[in-house]
Amino acid sequence: MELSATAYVILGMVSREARSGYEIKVLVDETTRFFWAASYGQIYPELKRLAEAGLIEGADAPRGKRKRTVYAITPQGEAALKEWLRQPPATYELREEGLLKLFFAGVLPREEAVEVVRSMRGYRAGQAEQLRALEPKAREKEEAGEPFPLIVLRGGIEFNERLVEWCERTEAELLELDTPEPSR
Amino acid sequence: MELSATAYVILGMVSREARSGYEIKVLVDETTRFFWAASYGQIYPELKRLAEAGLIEGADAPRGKRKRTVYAITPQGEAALKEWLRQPPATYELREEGLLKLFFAGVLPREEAVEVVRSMRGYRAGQAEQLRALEPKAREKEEAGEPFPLIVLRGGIEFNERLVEWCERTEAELLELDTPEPSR
DNA sequence: ACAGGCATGTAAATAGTTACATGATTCG
DNA sequence: CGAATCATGTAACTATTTACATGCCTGT
Repeated sequence: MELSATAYVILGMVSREARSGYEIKVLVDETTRFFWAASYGQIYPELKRLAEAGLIEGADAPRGKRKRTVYAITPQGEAALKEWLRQPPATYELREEGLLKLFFAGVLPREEAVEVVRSMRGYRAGQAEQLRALEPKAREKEEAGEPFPLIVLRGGIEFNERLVEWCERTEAELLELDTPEPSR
Repeated sequence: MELSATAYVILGMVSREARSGYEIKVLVDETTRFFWAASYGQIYPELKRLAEAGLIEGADAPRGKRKRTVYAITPQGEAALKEWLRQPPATYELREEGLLKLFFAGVLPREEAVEVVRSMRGYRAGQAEQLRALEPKAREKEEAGEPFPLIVLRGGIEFNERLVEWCERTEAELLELDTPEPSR
């Protein structure tokens, strides 16, 4: 049975403790989101499919009077997760509209091309900040014996910081294109 | 009229000279692919839509006896492209299965977690190499007065090289987790 | 003669987002 | 009381990939 990578996100998210669809969504937004997002429109139907396939198991777990279903991984689910983890990763996709605009920025006046890079820089700086705000939680997990979330998060922070740097250099480069060093 | 970012890829690709769908696909694969891909299934239908909307114009341009249609941008198309370029970029997506696997690698024995990072490193090293192979073409364009493709390409090379570095550091870090410095 | 590249296209499937609907509970 | 958060879900839409079909032309 073929599962999508998003199915494995869910499998991974319930592999340590049982969680509700809502909790999975919140967790995804706090952790994997910057390199693998998932929406309710994927999560809830996928939970049903995984339960039908016997890879997870739902159980009623109301909070007070509020209905709630949490899903736990089954032994088959854990086997499937591990098998997937052992396969070499296949998906590597980047969609960066800023780079796309920059690529075509030759049709714009120079000042507007610089503006594209500035937008990218602003976004990446904000992103780095948001990720840094998540560090304390990840550090707690690390102290509890789960080192990977923190490793990945730090990778994300670094990635964004490097991009900010690159944007700064590129901005400078673009400005120099207009006012070349006087060659004496 | 709302256009997808992929529509603008096409608009940009025909903005300097008239090109066929096939040529656009080849060009995309050689240039924007690493941050914005496009398949035939998108390109050909989109060419029709753009032509109907009057943003590009098709013309027969057979090569020998082989039929061929090239599309050129119209003034309205150029206006639409420029307007889009002036909007701040909105799409920033990364889907990296390797990071996803690493995030969940706590359920694997340590050696297999390292393997995930090694796969990522291998992929990124190969990617950097492929992009470096495209540099000569981009440099030609630069010499012809189009500096942006080279700027973007160099960004891509750098991005991949940094990731390779990060993978190396992370591999070392993971190995140390198992054999901690003897604290004396 | 055949392989490989040029060239155009479509159908089907999969993936993913967005927006909406519904209702309970908690906190200020 | 009202806002925010918890909680579950679906419908409609958009995007995108994959695989296939077709056929010409060029070089070996």
